[in-house]
Amino acid sequence: MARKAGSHSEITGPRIRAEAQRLFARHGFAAVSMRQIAAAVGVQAGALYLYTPDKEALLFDLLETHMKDLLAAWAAVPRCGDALDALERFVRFHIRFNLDRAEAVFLSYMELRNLGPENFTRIEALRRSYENELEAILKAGQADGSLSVPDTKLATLAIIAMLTGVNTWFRAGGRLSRERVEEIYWDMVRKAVGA
Amino acid sequence: MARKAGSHSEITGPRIRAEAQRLFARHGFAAVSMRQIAAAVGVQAGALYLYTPDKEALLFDLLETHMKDLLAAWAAVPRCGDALDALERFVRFHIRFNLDRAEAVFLSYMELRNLGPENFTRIEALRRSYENELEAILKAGQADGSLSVPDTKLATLAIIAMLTGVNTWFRAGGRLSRERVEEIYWDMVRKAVGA
DNA sequence: ACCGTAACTGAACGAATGTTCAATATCAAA
DNA sequence: TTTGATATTGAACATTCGTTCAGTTACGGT
Repeated sequence: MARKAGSHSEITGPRIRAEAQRLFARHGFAAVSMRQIAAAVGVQAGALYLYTPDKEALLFDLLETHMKDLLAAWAAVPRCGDALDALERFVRFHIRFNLDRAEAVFLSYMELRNLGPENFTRIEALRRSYENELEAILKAGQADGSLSVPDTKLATLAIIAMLTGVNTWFRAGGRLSRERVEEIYWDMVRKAVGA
Repeated sequence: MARKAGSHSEITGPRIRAEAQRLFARHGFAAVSMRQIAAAVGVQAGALYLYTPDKEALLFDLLETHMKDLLAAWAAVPRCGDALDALERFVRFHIRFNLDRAEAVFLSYMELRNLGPENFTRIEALRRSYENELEAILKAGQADGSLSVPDTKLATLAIIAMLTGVNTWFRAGGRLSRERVEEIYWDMVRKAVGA
């Protein structure tokens, strides 16, 4: 057997990335073999190498895509109002975006160490530029007096850690709706850094 | 060659656990081989099986020891004063304890999925009982009116996520001392959940 | 109907994996 | 100094790993 009926790279490529993301998130990068990914797609292991030069590049592609999607989605959020409004938008955006992509978020926080130094640096830069978005809001809020933060950088990291933590416990259909979770976290963030 | 000069199980055992923790934290459980651990200890791979029945049990031992140490250390903290005092003690304790054991903390948050269902449940139970300690403080604070929390369980998880996040960026000898970091985080937590 | 190419197979590569075990050297106690 | 328990080696086991590639089939345009 060789080429399969109805096979197309525009279909197989995305499916490989989707299954890889699912398996990496569930079992960890190092614990998942290329053969497992191939089997989930319904293909032989050798076929994966038509879509990625090697295993690490597959992981890097997933992480980079996620981080760029994150930055693009935040850039698309309309900005108006003062710093407090911007902060509320950021809090709600972060929770919503991350809950919608739990697997990709998990990967981005857990599998960075499986990247080589160069790839690691690239992802780190993307992450830092996302953090800078929040830091800019906190700075603006301090300038106009609407926010009061003991240390801008630490508050940035503290808020992001707190918000990202939602992904570890939230389950759809649970006690609280996403809307309600946004509400509660925004309340805590506002009080934590409000003037 | 067989038994080595000066060899004792009270020395080799702890060294195996120490090297395993270091390597697991640095590269991930699945990415570290028994031979790598053995080499770090200065021993052959087969010797490890005098100290652990298998690789997963070695990981479980590290996680369980860490969680029990955490609970014991918190239990040893003298409790006096009102709920606000207790909350401050918890915040400072958590940051200090976690910074002193960065590798173990990292493992406990990242490698849970490499445990079998039974071992997983055991560690989860320990983690939940730690969360319950903070939750009890928040409840007491609401009862006596010193704290105001939109949702007790969520506030518990949010605070722990925020505090544990310190481990991802803190480096000794950096811009801020541990004492100062405690100060800053306590300020944010107090404002976030204070009445 | 034909052809070039895109998509995939299936087998193979050497290296590495977790784990077992008979053999053996060192230890502590008598 | 002998002895039995303790600690370790080093080779071996069957699997599995990431990756390569010659061969083969299906597709899309002519």
